[in-house]
Amino acid sequence: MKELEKLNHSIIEFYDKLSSWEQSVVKDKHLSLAQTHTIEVLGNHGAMRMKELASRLGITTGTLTVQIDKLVHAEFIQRRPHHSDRRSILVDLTDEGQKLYHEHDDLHLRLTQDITSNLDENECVILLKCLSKMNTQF
Amino acid sequence: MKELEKLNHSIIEFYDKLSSWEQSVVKDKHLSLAQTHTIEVLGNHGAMRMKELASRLGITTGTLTVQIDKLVHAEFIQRRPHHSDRRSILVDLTDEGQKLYHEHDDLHLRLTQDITSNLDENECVILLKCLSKMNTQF
DNA sequence: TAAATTTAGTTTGATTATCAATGTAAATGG
DNA sequence: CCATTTACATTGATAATCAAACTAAATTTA
Repeated sequence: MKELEKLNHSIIEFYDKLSSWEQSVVKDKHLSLAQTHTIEVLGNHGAMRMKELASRLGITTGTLTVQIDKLVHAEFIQRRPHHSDRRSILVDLTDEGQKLYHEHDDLHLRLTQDITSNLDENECVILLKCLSKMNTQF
Repeated sequence: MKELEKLNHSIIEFYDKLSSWEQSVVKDKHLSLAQTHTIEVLGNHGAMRMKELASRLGITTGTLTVQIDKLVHAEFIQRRPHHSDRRSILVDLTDEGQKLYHEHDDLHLRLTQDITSNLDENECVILLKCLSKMNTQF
């Protein structure tokens, strides 16, 4: 098999396993996968407009509106006016939302620690470099 | 520890971008993301029982039954009896389903080619090794 | 500047996905 | 055998999602 194909299927397998992991982590929490993902994106990128958030999540703004309504009601998210565009709304994490984000991010960190435990120093460095390059190339 | 956090967030970013890519690829096709994923799993792992497939997809067998009904009707999937357990059903791709799988897999391959275009020979080798190790460690 | 157009977000109504619970048939284990 | 478990299907209810229509603000055009 060609090297590129191996790489391709390793990436797909990695993605699938990460996806399953995320699903199992979210289970037994009272938030859905979509809601967790919303909090994750806001935690990673900071406050953003509805339009951009919907685009990042791959859903319509209509769907996002009702989802944000629930997260606002649960006090994990707050709506703030946009500084220069009164049509826009900035969606941001509350302190409670930040806390939730960090809890979730810690789980991710622990997972990363686990799955990279068999990599040596050099491999870790190269892996990070590869991921960075790939992320910019997307 | 700082390095581990960078790695963690690169992985998360990579996952997110792959997720968005998959979503955009599926858009404009008449199959849903979930259906595409089902075909992807079957293409990668071959025929399997409903129970195992549902588990891999992270859904209940009830949900899977109706999804498979549609894919059978669309002639991408066929149900076959299990050789030794008459309660079980083997779900498998039809020739048409295989074709669809390969089309989708080609898109993945092209993406992999694109995002790894800035990696040198050595980085590719190490990356593959890292992914393999991480996949077994999951 | 005034009107027309575009843009951002919300609301609405309908569709689809999903689950938990139940049902059915086959396998397994006293 | 009979009871229990397992695999899948079915059902009824709930939640997620979308497209389309709507409101208000920004931008463009004439």
